[in-house]
Amino acid sequence: MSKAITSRSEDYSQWYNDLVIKGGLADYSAVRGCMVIKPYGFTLWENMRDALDKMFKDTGHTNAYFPLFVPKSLFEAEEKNAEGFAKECAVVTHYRLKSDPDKKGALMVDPEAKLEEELVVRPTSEAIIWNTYKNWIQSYRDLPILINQWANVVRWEMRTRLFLRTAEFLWQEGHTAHATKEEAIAETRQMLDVYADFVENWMALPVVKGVKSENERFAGAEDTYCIEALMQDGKALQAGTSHFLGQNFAKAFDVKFSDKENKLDYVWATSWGVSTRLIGALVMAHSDDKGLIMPPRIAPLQVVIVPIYKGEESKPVIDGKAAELVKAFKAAGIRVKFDDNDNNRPGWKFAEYELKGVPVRIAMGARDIENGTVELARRDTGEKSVVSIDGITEHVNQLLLDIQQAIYDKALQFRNEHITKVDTWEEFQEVLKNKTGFVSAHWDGTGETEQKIKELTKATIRCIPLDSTEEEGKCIFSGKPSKQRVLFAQAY
RNA sequence: CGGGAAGUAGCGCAGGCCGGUAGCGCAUCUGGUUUGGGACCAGGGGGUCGCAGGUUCGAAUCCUGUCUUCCCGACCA
Repeated sequence: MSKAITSRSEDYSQWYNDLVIKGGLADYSAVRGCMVIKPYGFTLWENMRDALDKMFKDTGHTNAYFPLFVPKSLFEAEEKNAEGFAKECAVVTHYRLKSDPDKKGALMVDPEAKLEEELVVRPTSEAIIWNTYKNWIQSYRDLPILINQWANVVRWEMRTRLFLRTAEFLWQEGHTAHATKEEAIAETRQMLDVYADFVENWMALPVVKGVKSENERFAGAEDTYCIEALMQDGKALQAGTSHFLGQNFAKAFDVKFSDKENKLDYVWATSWGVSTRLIGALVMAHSDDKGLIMPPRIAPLQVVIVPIYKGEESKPVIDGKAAELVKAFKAAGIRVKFDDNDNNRPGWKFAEYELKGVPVRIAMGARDIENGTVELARRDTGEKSVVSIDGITEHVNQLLLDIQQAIYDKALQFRNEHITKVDTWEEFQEVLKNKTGFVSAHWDGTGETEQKIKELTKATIRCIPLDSTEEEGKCIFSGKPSKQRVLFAQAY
């Protein structure tokens, strides 16, 4: 039991850390707040990235790449955005090191190599991108511009957590330019739908689509749309955002175009992003006390085959049959591994692949060879069955689909059970304290009330759900009239 | 950035008060026996005790600084 993990009930935070580290997704590094994404974790990210990238391209977007560094003067051009990020920016001030005359073998920053203008390491790329778009846009014929970039960004966080909040992280940021407000809003909403589609159908994680309150809005945006997911400890996690930026960046960077009537107007903008934080959401939403549970569609490994040898003579027979299976699975597009490592016995391997969350395990021994069967075990339920080796690829394919659906259904049920409608302040506090999850309540629409509720309960408005219907009511806190319910929760 | 805890072999830990040159379990290597839920026997290897200073004849141990991580808080489009 050298890899025993902390149980959720014992220490939820430690459980999460154990899964990430011992499950082989990531490791700590020598740099404060920065992690190493290990091969298993990076393969997961690649699978997510590839699926998203295809969805972006299917909706007309293309990839490009902009610089890591943003000159300070550009960064500060859109004031609200700059202010919002100012406290967490890494800044490059020098461009050279030299030998330290006082210390042999050591280097020091060369004071003579100070930059004329400091470079901000991008916390997001609106500034450098809009400064570029200015040169690309003259007429309505140049619009829309639909660009996405896959990149790393840096936000100097005080308190970091693997995947959930690190100083450097990987993400994609879409930046689009449009001729009309309506078109930009449609784009914002379209990408929100793309995110919800991806997170629900690929990551098996149900989300609530909504709009952020003013307090929670992206600095520099007119409206911030979001998808919110619920973790097993009852805390919410923002899984993706899509911003309608209005003409704020166009005005800040003077990006104008001539419309069909030959009138000059500022361009309308959007930006949208999801990050490696989604991996944190995946871990916290699905996993159990035995380890990770990967949704089959993005699992780095979908099937692992564990041989169970019995005596010398069984090895070549089992290995031969396993090789056939691997070939068949690969031909069927299934990600498979045959683990014939002889250092570890079957029981050890079972535990190891459960820790890593591989959806389907196949055990194959002499008995199976004799009967023409294999033993299938599914990770999500632990259920085992003995099935015929004939038609195994079809069987496993269907099982992978079933597992994908089952873990989504499980998460959905948990989420739905944890959206609680409340109408009194007492009830509101009680639910947040004991039941946790989303609380659906009336709110008077003011930032002051939101702030007070946050101070008293640590809960924030996660979003104003897009599908909520108008309903007369009274604000849970102030008693003032309200027209619709919003979702509160404690959040990551 | 404030409060608390930790850092000794790849991993988990003991030793520290009371200073004398480092130990246990797992992992690893060799050989053998094994394999349907974390194998067993025998033998072997591996550590500038996070890093840098200081005190001392002598520092894992005492002192100072610093780095990294964890927990709580503040902060977090």
